[in-house]
Order: sequence, then structure tokens, then C-alpha cells
Amino acid sequence: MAQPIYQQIAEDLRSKIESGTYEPGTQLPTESDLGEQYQASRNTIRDAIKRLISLGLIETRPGQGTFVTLRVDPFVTVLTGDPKSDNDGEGASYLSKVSAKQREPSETIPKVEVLMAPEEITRRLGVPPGAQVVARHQQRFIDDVPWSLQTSFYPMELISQGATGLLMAQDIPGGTATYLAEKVGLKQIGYRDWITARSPDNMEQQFFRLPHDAVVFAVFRTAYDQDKTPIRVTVTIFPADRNQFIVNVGTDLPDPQYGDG
Amino acid sequence: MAQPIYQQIAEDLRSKIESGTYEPGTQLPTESDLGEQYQASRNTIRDAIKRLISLGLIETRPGQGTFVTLRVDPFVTVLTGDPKSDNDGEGASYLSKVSAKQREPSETIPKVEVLMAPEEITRRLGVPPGAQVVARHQQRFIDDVPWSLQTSFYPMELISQGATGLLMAQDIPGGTATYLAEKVGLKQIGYRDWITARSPDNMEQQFFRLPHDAVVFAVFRTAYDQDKTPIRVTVTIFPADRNQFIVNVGTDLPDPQYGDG
DNA sequence: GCAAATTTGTTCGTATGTATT
DNA sequence: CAATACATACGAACAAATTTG
Repeated sequence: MAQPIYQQIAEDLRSKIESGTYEPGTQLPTESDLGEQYQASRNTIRDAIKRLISLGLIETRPGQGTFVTLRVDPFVTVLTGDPKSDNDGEGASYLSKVSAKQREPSETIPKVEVLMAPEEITRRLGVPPGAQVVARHQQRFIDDVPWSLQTSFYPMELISQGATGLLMAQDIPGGTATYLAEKVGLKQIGYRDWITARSPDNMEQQFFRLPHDAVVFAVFRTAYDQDKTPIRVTVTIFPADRNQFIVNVGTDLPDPQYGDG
Repeated sequence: MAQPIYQQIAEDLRSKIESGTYEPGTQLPTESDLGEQYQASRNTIRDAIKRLISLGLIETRPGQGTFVTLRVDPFVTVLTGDPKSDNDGEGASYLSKVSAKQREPSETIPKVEVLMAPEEITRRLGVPPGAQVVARHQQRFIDDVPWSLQTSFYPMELISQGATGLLMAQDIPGGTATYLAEKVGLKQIGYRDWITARSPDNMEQQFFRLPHDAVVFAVFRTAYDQDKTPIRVTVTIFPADRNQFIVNVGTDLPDPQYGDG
């Protein structure tokens, strides 16, 4: 047996999908039917199907059937923006202009929380382990499709210095960078993004309606003030199946073209 | 049955792994033993194990057993470098200085090929569909661990204009950006990275020794000259389990700290 | 609104193959 | 070569979700 049966079947189905025999959005034969076609047990067919799911080619819907996935055109986010502006998403142009179709972004009102900072946040925010921080959570949608989950962390110190607006569960007009400049004289000189990818946790899986073997980007954005002190750490989770990123280096680059991705 | 048994078992094993009951590198009980412990069939145990594999927590070795994965500390690549320099990897400082330990990068001699450009390359390189391009392939290692697979595509036009060195299967001293400036007067003014994530194909799976449900970053770097014309498109594949990226925006940021990731 | 039919999801038992020690 | 451990494969039964009559 050169290759296991389930891999041979997966390979055959893959070629049929990519050649257009099964078109995007259409239904595949039922597991029982495929079992007849390939003279294999239902369990073996299911192993083949699992492989194709993990490749992102098909999806199963209990009670309905197995379908060829529709490729949504991805949302593209430009990470290199204005060093001094927010770019933490709260009222900022996090969304790129790449998409040809007009898209309708929306977001929830921030949910505010005071908590002990997780370890990976204390490191980035430069606060001692166990320090209290303000966390502002937001969910974002594009055309009503869940797009990103975002949490910004601020040192409690900023509150006592006068930036009490950070505790308000509402948007901050003009963005938090402007607000912090006014209230506590902090000038943001830039930020650093740290891009990682991993499996979604349960909450993320539910919110984005992802299969459990999907992948999300986790982008950690740390913003710095004039003293090179971290002002804010923003963690944004993006499902990898519907998100891409652009990094521009140098000036005067041509605009990115729709369809380049 | 609130949750399926295999998910309950996966959850229990996960907590034992994360609490240190099973330490990284150590072996888990055999599937049969776990079946006894949890009063479940071996197939159900295997379903739980598959979940933990897709989370990247454990790995199985036929004939040996199931082991808790060792977390390698990730390689961190800074994407925002010098707009005018190569940064395509050929002799450039693609490797960051974040790692505390001294690491030993190495790479293969470029393999050169002339071929019809894949569709996604023609779009980015701004050449007509079906155009011939020069492709330069390289494999990169860090401490002998496969780190990235890279292919740079150049328009054939550059060869006829005198940049014949692109056809040589050897490193280009000083980098290709400098070389192209000398030979054909092309000045690189910057580049754009397009970051995506997907499942590995068969070749990538083999080279990086990845499970078939792993994830890789695919970074498309397009370099532009003074006329905003694409000079080169470099596609680099990074396994997500051992790679992260940094994007710096603004000047005078503090150095990234080892351990921030 | 309900019941039946259809389809995928979970679980078990069993047998055999393949890789490693 | 034998023992051990994971990988593949089949058959069967029931559960859960969805659609249809």
C-alpha cells in the first residue's frame, strides 16, 4: 500500500474540487454515497473528509451535508500606518482600502474591565507582574462577518494621572492617542507590531465560528511615548482564513492592487 | 452528554499538560493505558489525541509513543528594515537580533530556474500572464532546523538588460539590490510585504517535517524601483510554530526584548 | 407544529499494517 | 525475531442537527 486509502480518496476529491468538478458552494455526495463510489467504509471516507477540511477545501454541516468552501476575499490590513495616530482600532482606519467592493465595517461599544495583567501583557507593557491594568475589549465585523477581537491594555497609572476616560465604556472621540496627549501629556512616537499565529481558543472559535483546527493571527501592538515607555498594548485576533496583512517599507510605493492577495 | 467524551478527555489532558503534570518532552501513557484510565475505547482516546495534536500540544511517534511537544523559542523576523537594501535573504540580515542565545543561520546555494510565472506572481510582478521569469530558490536553516523556504522571481527583461548574474546558481555578493543598481541602473526605493497564512503543501510539509494540519506563513515581498515598477517578488514560507514577525512604525523605538514573544 | 427521512457526529469493537525498540 | 505502540480500515449502532412532508 503505497498510500493509505483515505489519503488516495482525499487526493482524488481534491483534484475534482480544484478542476471544478465540484464547484465552490455546491454539495458533495453524502458520506455513504462516497463510500459506495470508492468502495470504502464510511469511516475511511470521513478520514479523507477530515483531511480536506484541514486544508480548508470543504466544510461539513451536520444534518445537511458536505460542501465545497466558498473563498471569501480576504480583508487586508495595513500595519504600517501613521506612527502618531491611534491605529488601535478605536475609531481609526484599521481597515484598508484594498477591497474593490464597498465594505461595511462595524464594531461593538468597548467593554471595560480592570484586572491583573496576564504575564505576556506585563512584559510588553513594562509593568511589574501582577499589576492592575485597564482592559478595553471590542469586537469588529465587516459586512456582519466577525472580523477581529481586540483588547487594549493600559497601565492603571494613567488613570490616576487624569486619563479617567479610559474607564468609560464608550468610544473615545479622536482616538485614545489624542486623548492621552491632552490629558496626561503623553505623545505617541510610534508602535511595534508582533505577529504570531496559533490555534484559536474556545472563545475565539465560537465568536468566529471556526472549525477547531483553524488558525488565527494574534497581533500584539505596543505603542510608545517620547520616553520610549509603553503606553498601551493592543492584542488583536484575526482568523487567518479571512485576513491578510500588508507592511510597507519605503515611501512612494504604488497602491496595493485588489486581487494581489 | 454536555460535551463529547473525546473532548472531555482532550480537555483533561490539556490541563494536565499546561499544569505541568506531563512536562514538555516527556511521554504520555500509551493509548491503551489512557483508554483504561478514562474508561474509553482506544478510538475515542485517539480522537482526543488528534485534537491535542492540532493544538500543537503533543506529537505522536509511531512505534514509540505520544509526547508533549517541546516549545522551541521562535525565530523573530523584523519586516521593517532598510527600504533600499536587499532584505530578500540573499546575504542580508533577514534574521533578527532578538534571540538571546546565539543562533547559527545557514542557507543553501541558490537553485536557479527559468519558468512561466505562476498567476499570483505575474500579478505582483506586473508582467503579462504566461511571461517567463527567473526563479531563485533557497532553503534556510537556523541551528540546523529548517526555517524557511524562499523563492525570488525576477522579470526576464532584467537579464536581457545585462543582469545575467541572476542566472548564476551562486550567492550574489552585496545582494541583488546592489547588483541590479550596478548592472541595469535600477534603484530600489522600498518594498511591500503581504502576509498570509495557510496549510502547508506536500513539499513544505516534508521539508519542515510538519503534521498535515500545521500552518505556515507565506510572505510575499514585492520590491519597487524609482518608477514604482516591481523589480522582484520574493515568496518566503515560514512554519508558524517556530516563526514570528515584528513591524516597527516610527523611529526611536526601544529594542525588542527577548521573551516578549 | 410534528413526525419522518436524511446526513453528519460520536463511540465502540475488532483486525491488521507499519515503525521502533 | 519478538514485543510494543501508533496507523489504517471496516462494520455497527445510536445521537444530534436539519430539512421535508
